Amino acid sequence: MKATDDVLNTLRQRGERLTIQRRMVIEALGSGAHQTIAQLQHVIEQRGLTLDSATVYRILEHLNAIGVVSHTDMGERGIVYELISGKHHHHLVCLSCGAVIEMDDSVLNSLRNSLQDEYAFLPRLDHMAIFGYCHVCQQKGLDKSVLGF
Amino acid sequence: MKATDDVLNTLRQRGERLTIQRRMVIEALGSGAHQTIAQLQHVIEQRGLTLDSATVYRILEHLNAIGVVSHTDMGERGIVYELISGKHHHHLVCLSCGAVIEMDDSVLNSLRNSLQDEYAFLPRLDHMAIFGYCHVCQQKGLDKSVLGF
DNA sequence: GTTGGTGCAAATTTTTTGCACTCAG
DNA sequence: CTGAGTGCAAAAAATTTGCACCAAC
Repeated sequence: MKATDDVLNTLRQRGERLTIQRRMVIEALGSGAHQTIAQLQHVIEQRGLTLDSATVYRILEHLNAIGVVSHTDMGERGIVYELISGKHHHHLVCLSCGAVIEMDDSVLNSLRNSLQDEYAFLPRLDHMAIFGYCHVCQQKGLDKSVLGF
Repeated sequence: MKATDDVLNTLRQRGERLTIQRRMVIEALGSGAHQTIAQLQHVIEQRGLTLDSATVYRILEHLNAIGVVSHTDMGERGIVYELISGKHHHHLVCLSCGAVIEMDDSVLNSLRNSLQDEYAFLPRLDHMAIFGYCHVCQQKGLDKSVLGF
């Protein structure tokens, strides 16, 4: 089942209304990875509909609150939203060149375990943006003082 | 050596000017952990000085860019700034009750290694806020659909 | 029908920018 | 001195809110 259908079902289960606006936001979210609010609005306009900003904010806040959408601060790129599907993936953001590298969820398993064991904390790690320096920029050795070389 | 002195030295090494404004922002940062811009301005006013918002933004952006201050989105609490000292510590933020739990840096060591080995990525993990559910809220079992119980 | 959700318009908050001026080095 | 850095004022951007109205169930 597609991630967008998952979300629609979740809303149905919760007895919430499936308005055109919500459907469009969810479809827009499904059309790409980690998009900003502006990008989502753009996608929606291309579909021939225009939603008020307030509506988009309200819908995204709500979807985030019920746990079906992640909300991640990607630094330069701003805050991005993404459907939480079965397969989580995360983002490595290069502070030097801005590159965004996809990271597999499995990398976080040991972190999950540590947090459970040591802090009794249940993380929601659908949410991650990790900042640092990509391979290329490390080699360039740019800004050595920052890199700590 | 104190973290604030570290920062001042870094600026000196870089040949930058130690203005009263920069000194005050750095001192304010040193006066507490993870503070918002508004909180920093408040601290500075209590010290008898008033800085223009634009100045505070510029200083914090600059300190972050050169890697001596971290910039973390703590969700409800907004964006917080903190001096990067020798001992990093991180934040577990409860999505249900808003509690902020300090997390030791050592928990992230295996993550650091994985990112290096698998992605050749050098993370700057002075930056972390991990969202999830604290011990208490897990027990309350609030919002089971979100927790996935 | 009812009421949850939306549009609109306005307010608020947050952040950025241009430019003249000042003060740290 | 001289230019990096600041204050000011204004603009731009981002986000929130109240309320009348509409349409999903």
